[in-house]
Amino acid sequence: MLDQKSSLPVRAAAPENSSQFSQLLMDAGGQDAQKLIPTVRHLARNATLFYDGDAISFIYEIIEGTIKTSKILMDGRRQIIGFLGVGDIIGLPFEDEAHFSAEAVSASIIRCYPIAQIETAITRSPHLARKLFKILNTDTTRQIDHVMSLGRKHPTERVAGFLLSWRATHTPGQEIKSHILKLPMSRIDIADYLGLTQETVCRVLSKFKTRGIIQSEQSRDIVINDIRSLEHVAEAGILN
Amino acid sequence: MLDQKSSLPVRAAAPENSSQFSQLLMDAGGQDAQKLIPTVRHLARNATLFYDGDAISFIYEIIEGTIKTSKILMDGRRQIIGFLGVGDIIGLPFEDEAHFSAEAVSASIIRCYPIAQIETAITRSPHLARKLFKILNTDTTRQIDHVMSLGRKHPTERVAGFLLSWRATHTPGQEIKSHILKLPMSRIDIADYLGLTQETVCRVLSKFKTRGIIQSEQSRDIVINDIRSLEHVAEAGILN
DNA sequence: CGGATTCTTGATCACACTCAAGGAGCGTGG
DNA sequence: CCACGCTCCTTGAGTGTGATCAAGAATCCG
Repeated sequence: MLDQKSSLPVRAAAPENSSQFSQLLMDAGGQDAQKLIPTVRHLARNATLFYDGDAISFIYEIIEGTIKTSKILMDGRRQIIGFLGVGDIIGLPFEDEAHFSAEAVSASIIRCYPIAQIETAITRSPHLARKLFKILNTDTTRQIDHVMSLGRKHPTERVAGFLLSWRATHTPGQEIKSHILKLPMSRIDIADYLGLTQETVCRVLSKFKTRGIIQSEQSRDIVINDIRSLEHVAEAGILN
Repeated sequence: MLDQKSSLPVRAAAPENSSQFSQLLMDAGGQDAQKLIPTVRHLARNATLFYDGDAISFIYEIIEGTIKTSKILMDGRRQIIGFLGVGDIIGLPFEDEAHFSAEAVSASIIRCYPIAQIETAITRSPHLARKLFKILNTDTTRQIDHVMSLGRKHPTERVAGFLLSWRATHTPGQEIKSHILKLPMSRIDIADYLGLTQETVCRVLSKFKTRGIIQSEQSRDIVINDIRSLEHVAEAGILN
């Protein structure tokens, strides 16, 4: 129905983040376990999960699809904070206002856990607290890489890094070997994530294509031919 | 001895983050309280607290001074992730490797809490866990603003925003009223934080001076004359 | 098939970077 | 105490690169 077509386990990397989360919550719920049964929401493409500034009442777990988090300035300039995939968590305990919007990049299924109950569950289950800390840690690490990219990297490096990180975190198991990427988001979304314009993203991708580093029939299906080169470009290479 | 010269309480905004942290840890320590007594370190200006990639064994609390966290690329490009002041916490529980370096901007005093003991204290004290989550939340919010700034704002907006945020979070109490800023870091540090060059930072500050928005005798002492204009520039104004 | 959206490529321009030089401030040592 | 040297800051001139503006191609969807 969605992007996934195989029946393989959805996420090869970091399976830790997957549905074990709901299991953890069940365990932590104790006698109030029923209260922790999450609501499930289905989001159509481009549907909004919540807006910047909204009061927060849930923590969300992505079951299917891709969500983008973003923030816009008054004059319309937009920055995408991150793309989140299956198994990722959106929202923080003990936070009462959203600092960004969240929208579906592709049709998505989300589990919604009432935040108040997660907070009390934390006090009962050290294991859950530990889990949440670890989630926040990986989150922080991603943010730092993002800051590094936006502040100090050239467009070619940003795009190369984006392709590689997407491959690493959001690609269904089997396809990792074949170096096939399915990008659910538009060029504009990529540009708004990387602090560039869509034209620049296009030109960089075209350059990669010309050099034979990637190839692509459909604009959102990309095959990495030469992952070494791509890694090299992502690390230091300006690639004229 | 250090930057501060008055005997006033050091931090007016967010006193919550201040030495209450150590109190919390004491409370959570229970019978093992002694173990949680932190080591104290004195760092000279430019001294390194830890390096990117180091194994993490402590969580640090800044008692005096300013710390910068940063990351450098192989070719020497540097991105400063953040400036941390009195009361701020560096380091995360359940993280085992540093993802950035930390150095003293000015002579600093740091309390070092063994991370393993903080982790066990968390399991005993929901209140401590809650506190740490809140710290992580403000941290995340700062990061998001930083990403927004780097990805989508013009140099003038970045510099204006930097001055304002520094004023809001790192300025000793009394001086908030008089709109006096003491910047402990160099222009290069500011540039590396904002994803600019030091020349650009200089030029923007000069422009602000010409317009009468700020004034400054010593390069690191800045007086905000027209905070409204500064806020306006930070929000949307490109200011030719 | 028609219309809208997305993607790509081209031409031009503005702006921040680079390179360069001079000035200001500070610490050290004579 | 001044002189010297170092680092930091500031300003200028010129260049390169990514944004902007614009138009066409491709894709999607009803």
